[in-house]
Amino acid sequence: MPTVTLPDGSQRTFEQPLSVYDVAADIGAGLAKAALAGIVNGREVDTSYWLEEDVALSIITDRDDAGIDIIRHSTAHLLAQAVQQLFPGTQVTIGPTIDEGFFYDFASAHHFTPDDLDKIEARMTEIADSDLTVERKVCSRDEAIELFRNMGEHFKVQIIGDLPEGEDISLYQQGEWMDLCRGPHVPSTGKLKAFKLTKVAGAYWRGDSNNPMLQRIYGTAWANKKQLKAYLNRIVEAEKRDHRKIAKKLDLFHTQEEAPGMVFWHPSGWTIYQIIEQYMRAQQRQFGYQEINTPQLVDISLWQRSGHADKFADGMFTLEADDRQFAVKPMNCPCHVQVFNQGLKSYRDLPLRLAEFGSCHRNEPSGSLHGIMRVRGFTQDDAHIFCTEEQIQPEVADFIDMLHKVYADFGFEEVIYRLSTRPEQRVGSDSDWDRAERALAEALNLKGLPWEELPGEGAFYGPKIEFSLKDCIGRVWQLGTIQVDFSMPGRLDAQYVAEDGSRQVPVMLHRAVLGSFERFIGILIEHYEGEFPTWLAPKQVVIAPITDKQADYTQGVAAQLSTAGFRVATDLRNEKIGFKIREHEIAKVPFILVVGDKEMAAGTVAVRGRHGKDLGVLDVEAMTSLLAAEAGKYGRVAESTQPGE
RNA sequence: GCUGGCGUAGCUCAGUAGGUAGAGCAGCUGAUUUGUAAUCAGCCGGUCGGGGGUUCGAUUCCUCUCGCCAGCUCCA
Repeated sequence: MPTVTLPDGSQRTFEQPLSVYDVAADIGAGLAKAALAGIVNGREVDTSYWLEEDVALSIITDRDDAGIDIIRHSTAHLLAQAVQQLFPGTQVTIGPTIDEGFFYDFASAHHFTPDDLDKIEARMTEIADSDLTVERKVCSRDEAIELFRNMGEHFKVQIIGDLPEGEDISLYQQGEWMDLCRGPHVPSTGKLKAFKLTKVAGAYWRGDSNNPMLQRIYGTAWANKKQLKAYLNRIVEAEKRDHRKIAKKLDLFHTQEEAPGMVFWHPSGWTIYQIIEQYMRAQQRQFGYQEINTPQLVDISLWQRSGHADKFADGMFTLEADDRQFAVKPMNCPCHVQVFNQGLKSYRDLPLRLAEFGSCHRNEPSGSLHGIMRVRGFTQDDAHIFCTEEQIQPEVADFIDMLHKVYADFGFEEVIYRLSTRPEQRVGSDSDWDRAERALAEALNLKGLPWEELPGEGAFYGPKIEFSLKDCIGRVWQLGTIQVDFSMPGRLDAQYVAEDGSRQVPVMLHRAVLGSFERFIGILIEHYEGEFPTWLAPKQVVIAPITDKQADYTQGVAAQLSTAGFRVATDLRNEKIGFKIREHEIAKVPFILVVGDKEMAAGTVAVRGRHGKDLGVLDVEAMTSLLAAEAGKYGRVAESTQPGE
C-alpha cells in the first residue's frame, strides 16, 4: 500500500506496488506521456522504477533541467548504438553529458569523418523513430565483467573493474544494443527528438596523455526542435564574434608562420593596446604601484634558483651566448625580487608594490595556441606586492577594489570569485597556509562577495583568488588573480629589517587584473563584436564631405577635433556619400560626420552615430563636447547611450 | 605534444576524375562631383603553404615538413 507524496505536498495511496510511470498516468495522461524519469526520495530513477513503500516522488519531464540532462545522456547511448551498428568492431567507453550536449568516446580502427557524422545521425534518427523501449537490467559485478568481456568491450571491462566490489551493476538495453550505465534513461528512444552531432575529435582514455587516444564524437540534444534551433543559432552568433575574423576585417593585427604564437600588431590594434596600457598605468598609479621594467633575457641560473627551470624547462625559450645559457623570461616575479633586493629594505618600505607591463615568452604546446587568446609571446599587467603577513588582507581588499573599477570601466558587470586552496604538493607550513587562506577568504567576506572554494587548486607556493567575468553572451573568462607566495622571496633572498631590527622575509603577492593584454584584447573584441566604445575605438570620428567642394572645410574640422585630442580621419575620396558611409559603418567607427554645402555654410557637421542613428547637426564645439562625454563613459554599461550595447 | 581536418590572388571562396587555374570584393587607371550601407568601365594580380617522390607531365596522387582550425593534454 504505497503512499506517494508529490512535490505540491499532495498524497496518493495505491492498493499495490506500482511504477513511477503508473503514478504519472494516475495523475494524468499528458504527464504520463511527458514523463522521462522520476525522483524518488531525492534519487533519480527510471519511469519503470517500482514503488513498494511510502515515498516522496516527483516526475521529471523535458521542462526540467534534469530532464534535458537525461535526454542528453540517452542521446549519447543512441549515438553509441548507431555507431556500433554502422561500424562493427568499434568499442564503447564513456558517454557523459556536458554543458548543452554530450559526447561519446569510441575506440575504433575506422577514423570517423564529418561525413560519417551525417550517416550516424541519420541512423540515430531511424532508431529514435522506431521508439525502442529502454530497459534497465541489474546483474552482479562479475556477471557484468564476463558479459562485456565476451562482447569484446575491453574498455567497459576496465570501467566495471574499477567499480566497488560486490555492488550491483545496471545495464540498459534498447533493441539489440546494451550499455553499462548508472542511468536513469528515457523510457523509450522515441523521446529523443531534437539532436545533432557537432564534431569529432581525439581524446585521451581517462584524460591522461600517456593513454591511447580515442575518438570522441560530440553532439547536442534538446527537448524539442525549437530549442535545438535556438542553440545552433547561438553558436552561429558566437562565431560571428570570433576575434580572429573581426581582427582581419578591422585590420587590428595578424600572425604568420615565421612567428607562431606571436602577434604582429597593426596601427588600429596597437592603438587599442596603447589606450589600455595607458589606462592601466593610470589606475596603477592611483592604487599606489610603482612601475618598473626588467630584462627579457636572464641567465638560466636565476630561473634555477626560482624553481621555474625545474618545473617548466620545456616551456622556456633558451639560448646560448658567451658560453652562458640564457632564458627569455617566462614571467616577471624573479626579476621583481631582484629589484626589491637592491638596497636594504625596512618594514617602513612595505607594502612595496612593483608593477610591470612585462613582456614574457613561453613555449606553449603547439596544439594549444589559439588566435591571440593563447600565445607564446604576451605581455602581462603584472605586479608584485612585497608585504608583511598582516598586510595581506588589506592589500587583497585594495586589489579587489581596483579590479572592480577596471572591469566596470571595460563594461563587465558580473564577476565570479573563486578561492583555490592548498594542493597536496606544496611548500610552507600548514600554519602559513591556514593564515594565508584565511586572509584571502576574509578579504572576500569583508567585501560581501560570494565565492566558491576550489580545494587543492592553489599554486604550490600559496593559495590564490581567481577572478572571472561573464561577457555579453554569457561566456565566462578567467582574467585576474591574486596569489600569496611564501616561497619565492625566501628562495631569492628577499629580506627587510623589521621593527625590532631583525631580518625578515617578506610575503609576496602576485597579482594581475587583465592577465595578458593579448588575451584581454581578444576577449574585448568578442565581447563588443568589434564595436568598441568610443574611448577604445581606433578611429573615433570620420569626417566625410559630400563633394570635394567641402574638402578644405572637412580638413579644418578634422584639425580642430584632432587638436581637442580625438582620433579623427577624413574621407576625401571621390565617392558617393553612401559608399563612404557604408565602409565606415562596416569599420564600426562610432561617429561619422557628413558635411555638405549646408554644413559648410553654417559651420556645422551632420552627426551619424552607429547603426545609422541620426544625432542631428552640431557645431564643432558641441561635437567636441559630445565626443568628450562619450569617451568619458569608458565601456560602462549602465551609463552608456551607445546603441547596440 | 596527441588525434582529426584544412592550406588556391590582399580578402571571401570556386575549380582541376593528373595536361601549369577562375569569380566577387579590394587595388590601379579613367569617367562621374555625388546628401546618409556598394556609380560605371577598363586593367593588374596566383611557380595552388614549403621540401622530396611517382609520372612524359603534379596545384591535383604518395611522403615528409610548417602553419592554421576543432578537440584532448598542458597553462608558472
